[in-house]
Amino acid sequence: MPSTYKDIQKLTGFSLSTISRYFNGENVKAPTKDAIEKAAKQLDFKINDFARGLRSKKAMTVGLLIPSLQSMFSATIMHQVGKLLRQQGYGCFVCDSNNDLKVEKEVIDFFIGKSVDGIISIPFDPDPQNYQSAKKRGIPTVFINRNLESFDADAVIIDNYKAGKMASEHLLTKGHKKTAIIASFSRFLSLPERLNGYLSTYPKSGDAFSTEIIRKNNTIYEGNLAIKELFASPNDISAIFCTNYELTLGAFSALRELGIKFPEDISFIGFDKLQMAEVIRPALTIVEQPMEEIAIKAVELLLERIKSGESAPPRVLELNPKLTLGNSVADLS
Amino acid sequence: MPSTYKDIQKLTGFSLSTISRYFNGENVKAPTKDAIEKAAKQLDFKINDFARGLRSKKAMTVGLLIPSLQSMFSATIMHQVGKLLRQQGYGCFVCDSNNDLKVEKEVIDFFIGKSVDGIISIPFDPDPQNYQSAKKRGIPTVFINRNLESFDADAVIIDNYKAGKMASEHLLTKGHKKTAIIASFSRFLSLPERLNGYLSTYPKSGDAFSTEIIRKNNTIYEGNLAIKELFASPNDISAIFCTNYELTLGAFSALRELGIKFPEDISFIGFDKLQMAEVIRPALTIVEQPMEEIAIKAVELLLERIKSGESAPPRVLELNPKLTLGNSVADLS
DNA sequence: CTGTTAGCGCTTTCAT
DNA sequence: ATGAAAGCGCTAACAG
Repeated sequence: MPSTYKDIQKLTGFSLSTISRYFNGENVKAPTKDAIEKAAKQLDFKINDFARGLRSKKAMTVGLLIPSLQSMFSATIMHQVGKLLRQQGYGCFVCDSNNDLKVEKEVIDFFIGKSVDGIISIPFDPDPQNYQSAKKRGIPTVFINRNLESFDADAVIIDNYKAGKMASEHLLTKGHKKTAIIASFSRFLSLPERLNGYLSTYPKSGDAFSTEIIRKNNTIYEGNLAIKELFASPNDISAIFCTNYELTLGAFSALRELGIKFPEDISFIGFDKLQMAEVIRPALTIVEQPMEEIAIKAVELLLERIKSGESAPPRVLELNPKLTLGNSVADLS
Repeated sequence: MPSTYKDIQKLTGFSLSTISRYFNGENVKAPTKDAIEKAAKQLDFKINDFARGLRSKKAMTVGLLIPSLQSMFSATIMHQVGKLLRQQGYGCFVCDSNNDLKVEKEVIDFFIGKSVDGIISIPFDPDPQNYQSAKKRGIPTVFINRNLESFDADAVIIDNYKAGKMASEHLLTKGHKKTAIIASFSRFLSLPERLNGYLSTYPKSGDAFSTEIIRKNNTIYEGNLAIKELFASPNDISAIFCTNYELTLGAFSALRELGIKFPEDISFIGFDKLQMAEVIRPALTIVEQPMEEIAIKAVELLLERIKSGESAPPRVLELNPKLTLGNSVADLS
């Protein structure tokens, strides 16, 4: 039988409202505070979120929507976000849309039905429509990796142009002239932006140039095929850059299967850290997203928004990717 | 402003208790039912889980604890469990312990604090202690992949002995005599059981035998090292079996790195489907756990337990692994 | 099968 | 800075 304010009242003599105030961080005299704290500890008191939610509409719960649980990026974000929220006393409903527009909408409605205090979403759907109904009910959303236009909301994104440029500048420094970039059409802007960043160093023609290999989807399968097609006929490319995790994994796997060695046969820059990164020899040079920081900022933005209400204008935080050096790029300079 | 029973009452004239009964699946006359349904639809009524939870102690929320978000197994279980619970109106708090005993305890306490109706856990800690306090408060737990001894709780496990035996019998059928098995010490019984199942076909010595490669941990790193050490000196082994996902991934990666081809140079049976399975050529032969079924059964057991109370004796469901044929095993027969 | 009534544990005016 | 009292929306006796 869990203890309640009444039990604390019996032990301390203070009224329910004073006790309530203490637990809501309002001003209470020092001795009062000490007495309540002592009683709470003694009783192993844990506030009843249902009663609190019923009265104050604060659920102490957040919904996290991710497109797929298979991706490293999502997994890392989920781990961090869940941990940070838990430390602040917030429960975290996690749902994945499985890259399905309809499910994404269902999940958002589900979160609304569960009266979450806020939503963190790595959206799959470029249409902010689904989030409109959350907004109407005063439930704030923070987007990760996507700044939905025409929808005022907080967001944490990375500078994808810079991510592409980092890879290309590194390759140029190492003396590579003829390179290839593997990207894909994408419902998201991030991949085209990475492509553009890369092309700013390696235009399609000229002294130092790149071959664009644009696939239909950003999947392991397409990354794999890209390499196989590239090496089906002779080429004089000295380096390859992949623009996301799945393409990197697929491409890497194809290189291994074909027995193409890096950096001897080809130089290679991947995107994000593969799960098996620690055992890959030589280590891959990669462009990495600061996943932990993304998660931290997203949680910060959301909790501030929850506490402050809808007032402040939306904030879009753009974080920097970083280049992690391995030994998969040959020095031709 | 969300609607309440009172609004439905105004539209239908029925009492709050009748309306409550309808929403709790109790018997109500057909016309009553229709009237309430119509009013509910019209009002876009959504039951208030806080009020319900406050009165009835039903939170419509379940806690899912997994050891790590990096594992495919956990990811698949999470996806399925989350989906099934959502379809039944249950929210699902997901937390990972990051393979840390202390965090596992924290998470369980957190779930208890959040008054979840039940817990599904892929436990890391072999000590059921942490779950005792949940039990005391009437919160049932369903374990996945582990039947904690001396702790009465429902569980869904697979027949790990059979999993090992499947691999070995397949290899024997294909004419393999000298094989190796990569396993690890483990806080869980599952890996030793897989080992024993395998050894029932290939004892340590005799006409058909196996070399045991027992690593300290069941990690990608150790799987990788196992292969590298095995091939550091000449051997006459014709087939290798790995006993879990991480060991398989590490071993596979090492084979690729060393340029050892299957099934020509060595035959290989993995455990569970790798994320990049679709692009691996030739396809790997693997022993697979029926992840979807495990998730379905776990949710079934938990919801039944939640609805029926603590009464019934615990049920342990043992599911069968299956052998998925690829082309990574040579036919020597 | 349906209605009446009394709270669940907390927050929130309104006082003091 | 603290107290008294009302009530959030629902469920669970109890009564009929």
